[in-house]
Amino acid sequence: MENPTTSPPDEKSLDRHAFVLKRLSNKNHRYTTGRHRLVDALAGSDKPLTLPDIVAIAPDLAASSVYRNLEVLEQCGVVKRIASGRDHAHFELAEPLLSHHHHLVCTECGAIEDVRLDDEVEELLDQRLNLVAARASFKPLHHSLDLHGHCANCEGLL
Amino acid sequence: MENPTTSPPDEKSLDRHAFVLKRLSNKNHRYTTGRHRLVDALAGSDKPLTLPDIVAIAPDLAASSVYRNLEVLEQCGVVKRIASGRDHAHFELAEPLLSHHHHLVCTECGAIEDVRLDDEVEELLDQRLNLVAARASFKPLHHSLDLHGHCANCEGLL
DNA sequence: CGCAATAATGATAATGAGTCTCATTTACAA
DNA sequence: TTGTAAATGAGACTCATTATCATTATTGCG
Repeated sequence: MENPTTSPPDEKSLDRHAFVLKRLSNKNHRYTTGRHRLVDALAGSDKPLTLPDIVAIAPDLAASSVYRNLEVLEQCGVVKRIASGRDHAHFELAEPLLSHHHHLVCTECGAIEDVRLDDEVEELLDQRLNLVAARASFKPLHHSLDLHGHCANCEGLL
Repeated sequence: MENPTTSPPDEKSLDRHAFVLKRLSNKNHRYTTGRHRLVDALAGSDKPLTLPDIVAIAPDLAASSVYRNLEVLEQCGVVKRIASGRDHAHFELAEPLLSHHHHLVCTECGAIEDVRLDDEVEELLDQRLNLVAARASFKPLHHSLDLHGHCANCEGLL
């Protein structure tokens, strides 16, 4: 597999670029090459990445800058942070850039995989969540649903 | 309100006590007074607690012991850890001791509140999650569903 | 009961993911 | 360009959580 961070830009990556630029500009932030590389790294993976994952993919990015930019991009709604509790947090592109999905989280090795549910289930879920939120005077922004268990690899080793 | 950690034991707390004792004994652990106090502190709250919350409720518990015991109780399936990502993790009693529920998580102040959904929705959810898990050769243990947004207090201040 | 053997405690040191600092570099706007 | 404000990167720093270890408590057994 070719390194996705250096592939020629296709239509999707141009859209992504434009979207991120807009979100950053809204808050007077610049879309620098470092941030572009970070977004590309996240976009080039089919699962959320940790900081070590990211610097492994793009070794010339400074860890401190990556952390700072993940923070900035999170504020702008471009990146979503997934706190594993143990060790490193995972990061992925946020909803408009990645279609709505959930995670299979391995409680043994910490690996995270993406999964999608039927729209029908998602709608029902949102409906009910909005209901309980309203009851608690809570303003809902988004939901996160994770299935915890053992991935195929760890289950085999147990 | 009286301090719930020193209330006379009712039927529920006796059940809880017995359950925790069994879970600990299974792994050759002892149900010491410190652990009892910790379980009582968690049981006495209607929302997940952080370490500072716990030592505020039971000031004579040593922080290092509380952390160690939370770990032990988590291993025994008595306590569940909720990683907020930022600052302190939250802890609550695990499923058999607390009925299945989900969380409203305030993205501003980090406060966590418990909510429950209809059994109907939960069943549908489990059904679909089991399906996608099977497709990924993933062995499901439990799901977690959080609604992120602004709590009434923070929304008022914004 | 009393005596090992083993687990738990708690004060403190160590760890390490993530954040902050600041001097330097880069990007944008006029 | 050129001035101004934001971004960078190396390293210092924070602070929630873990590990250490000498001491104390608990349990099983004779």
